[in-house]
Amino acid sequence: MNYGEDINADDSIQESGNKIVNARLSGDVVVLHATCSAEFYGSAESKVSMNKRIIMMKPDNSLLIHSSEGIKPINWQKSTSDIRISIDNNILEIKSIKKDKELIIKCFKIHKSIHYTPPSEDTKKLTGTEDDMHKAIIQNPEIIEDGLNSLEHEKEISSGIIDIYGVDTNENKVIIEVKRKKAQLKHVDQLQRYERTIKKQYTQVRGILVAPSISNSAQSALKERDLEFVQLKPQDVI
Amino acid sequence: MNYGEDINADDSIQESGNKIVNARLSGDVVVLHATCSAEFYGSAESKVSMNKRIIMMKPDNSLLIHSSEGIKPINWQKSTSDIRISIDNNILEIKSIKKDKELIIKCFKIHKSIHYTPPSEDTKKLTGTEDDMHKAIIQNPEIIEDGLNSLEHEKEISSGIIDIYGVDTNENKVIIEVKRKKAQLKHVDQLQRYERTIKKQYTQVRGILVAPSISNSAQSALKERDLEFVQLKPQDVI
DNA sequence: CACTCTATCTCGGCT
DNA sequence: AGCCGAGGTAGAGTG
Repeated sequence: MNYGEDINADDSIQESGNKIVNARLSGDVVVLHATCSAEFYGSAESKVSMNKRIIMMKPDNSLLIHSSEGIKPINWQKSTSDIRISIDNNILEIKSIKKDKELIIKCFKIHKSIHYTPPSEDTKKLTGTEDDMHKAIIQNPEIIEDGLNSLEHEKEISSGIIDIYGVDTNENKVIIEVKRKKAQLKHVDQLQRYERTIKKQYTQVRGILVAPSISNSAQSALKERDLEFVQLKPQDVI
Repeated sequence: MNYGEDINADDSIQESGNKIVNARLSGDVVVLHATCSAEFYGSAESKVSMNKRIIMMKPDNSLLIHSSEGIKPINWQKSTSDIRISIDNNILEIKSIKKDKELIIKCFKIHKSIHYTPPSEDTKKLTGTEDDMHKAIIQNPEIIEDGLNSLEHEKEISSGIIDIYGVDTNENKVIIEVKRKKAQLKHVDQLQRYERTIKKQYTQVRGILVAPSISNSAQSALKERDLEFVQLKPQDVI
């Protein structure tokens, strides 16, 4: 890798532009420290005025502008068909157009850059997800309740997808909605929506919300709507 | 700004570490191109193995690791009390611990860095949000329906916050839930949750979902639950 | 702190 | 492409 091709503060806008275009043609990740402004036009519109920021262009054409605060980029564009780079009036323009979404960055100065050939693959292992809880319940349904059987995972119905669906010892249909964090009102809504659909076919239906904890208002809503709660912490089953 | 203080490929891990610590002490944004692995321990756990990535450390102590694909960082930590940098066995460790969330990055090589003093402020103007739609409706309620009045914005009730609440010409209480994108099933749930609460006090209650469009299943659910839909596109009112 | 809700959410999965 | 739902969601706002 030739780090000499990176941009330094002495480079003109024209030289900077050439280096960026070359790096992107090589399939490199390009990170710029630039003084830039940006405009976004899409379902919403946004403008940020001239400032020092970090611009990232990835080989999949995703594009990020980071300010000096927070996790979220101040502007971004998901991978799109093309990123166009041009120079007009000594300003370097980076344009990303995807259907009806347009992000335009105007760079007045590129202070420095990093470019590098991305590794072939970057994998991430994540555990402690809701899906891990699903699998634990299906393997050991007694952690919810003794006698649950005929369990189906991710059962699709007209009103959505039931996490776990089965039958209890009293022949009740059982709908289980699992959350890996504290359950909230909207999760009670979700469970009730599934219950409503199943009740069109069966009279004996139970809905159980499974989560490590539940908000007070969600607890009240559960009781009011005749639904149940079972406490289950992800770390206890994984 | 002294760009000579940035890290280059010749720097040892020790030199790299010193430069990073100094930059952060100065309150700079630090961007690293590094060969690193990372582990996260919190409500979930994740591991990513050794690879070339971009690490961003912001002065507010937020921390991002970007792989070469996509908008989302592969790992991150929101601003926390401290980021600790240490060197052990020729490996540079960046640790961010926030309550029960721990992100540990092991850097085997820092290829290059960018550091810069952040601008004092970075403001963003955004239009076309749901709140813009709220304001338009309150200013001109006839875009929903003639005769709406006594409008309240963001009315808090026990089951959440009603976007817009008012009364129609027939003395019905009217609950309006606004979405800036295509309305979906969960939005019908949300509206019905508010309706359920208001119906404890009043018998004549209407619920109206306002959005630029609505999914088929959400449309069915609305009809089934005796709720209404009014089409409104954010770009038509802003 | 707990709770609710929006977001240019992003992302993956499925039909 | 539409639809649904998870996410270490993040971030804002309120009580």
